[in-house]
Amino acid sequence: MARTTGSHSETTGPRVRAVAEHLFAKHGFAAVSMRQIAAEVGVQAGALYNYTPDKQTLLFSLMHDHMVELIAAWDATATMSTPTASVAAFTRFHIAYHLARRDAVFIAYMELRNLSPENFVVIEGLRKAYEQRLEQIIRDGVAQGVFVVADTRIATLAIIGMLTEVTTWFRDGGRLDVDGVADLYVAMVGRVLGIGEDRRSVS
Amino acid sequence: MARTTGSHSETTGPRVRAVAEHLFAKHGFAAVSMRQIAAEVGVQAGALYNYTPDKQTLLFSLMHDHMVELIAAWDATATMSTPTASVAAFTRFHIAYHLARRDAVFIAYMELRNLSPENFVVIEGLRKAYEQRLEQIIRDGVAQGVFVVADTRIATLAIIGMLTEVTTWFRDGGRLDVDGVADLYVAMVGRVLGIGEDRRSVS
DNA sequence: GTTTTATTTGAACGTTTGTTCAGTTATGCA
DNA sequence: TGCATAACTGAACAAACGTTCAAATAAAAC
Repeated sequence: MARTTGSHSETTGPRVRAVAEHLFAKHGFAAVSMRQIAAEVGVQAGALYNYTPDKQTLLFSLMHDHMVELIAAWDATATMSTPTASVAAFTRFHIAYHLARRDAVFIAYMELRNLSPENFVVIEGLRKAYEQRLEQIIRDGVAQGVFVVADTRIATLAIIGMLTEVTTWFRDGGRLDVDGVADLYVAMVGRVLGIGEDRRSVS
Repeated sequence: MARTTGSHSETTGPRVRAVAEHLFAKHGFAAVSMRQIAAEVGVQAGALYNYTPDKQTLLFSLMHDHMVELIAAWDATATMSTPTASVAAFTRFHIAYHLARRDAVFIAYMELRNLSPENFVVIEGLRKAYEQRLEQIIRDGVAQGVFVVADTRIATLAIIGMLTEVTTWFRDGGRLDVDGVADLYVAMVGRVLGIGEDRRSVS
């Protein structure tokens, strides 16, 4: 027995990536073997090497594509607008996107240490590029006097941290749905940025 | 050759734990072998089994002890005080403790998936116990009317997320020292909790 | 309908894995 | 000083690891 009926690279390829993404997120890159991935796809381990040169490259490819798609999705969403509206849109986008693509997000945050140095640099650059989208909004808001923050960079990181943390506890069917959660976070982010604050009180 | 000169369980035991903590944090539980730990300790792999029944228990033990010590350290720090002072103290404590024990913190957040189900329940319970320390402070503040939050539980999680995120970027010798960072976060946490907010404006 | 090519199998490779244990040696106690 | 025991070695175990490749077979091209 060799080639199986109905075999196509267009179906097997994406399946390999989807299965790897799921298993890496669930058990961690190092804890998942190529044979486990192959078994879940319904194929022998050797067949995986038609779709990736090696395991490490498979991980990098998943992380890379996720980060690129994340940035592209935000850039497609972002519109010229006021800083207040932009930061609310970013908040809603970040929460919705990160909840919808939890496995990929988890991997991109957790498996950085399993990347080779040159691959790490690439992913780290993409992450910075994404953060800078938010940082620029905050900088604009401060420049226009609608945001009041002590340290733009730290505020950016704090907000990213606060938003990303949602992925660790949110469950579908819980007390709040995605929109409900996003509403609460829009309000909290607004407070961190001092929106509507009486500026005489912080002088 | 067998027993080495100067060998003591009181020295080797802690060294095994310290080395394991460091390597697990750096490369991940699954990516670190018992032989790597042993080599770093300066001992053969078999000797590790005088100090742990198996690798999985070593991981659990590290996580468990860390969580217990974290909670004990906060309970020793916390004093009867106003909610505003308490939440500031919690913020400073959390940042300082998490930065001082980065490796242990990293493991406790990242290696949950490598725990057996019964071990997972234990660690998860300890994490909840820690979070509830903050949640209770916020609840008290809301009850006393000094905090204004839309959702106490979500505010708790958002603040924990925002504080813990510091460990991912903070570097000694950077632009800000630990106290400087903590000052900024005390202010941001205060804003999230609506401290000093004009309550007529949110009615 | 035949040939070419893409896809997969299945076995094999050299390493490395967690763990066990009989044997060896330093240490602490009498 | 001698004896018991705690601490460790070094070799061994079966199992699993990532990866390679000739052979086999389905699909696509002609």
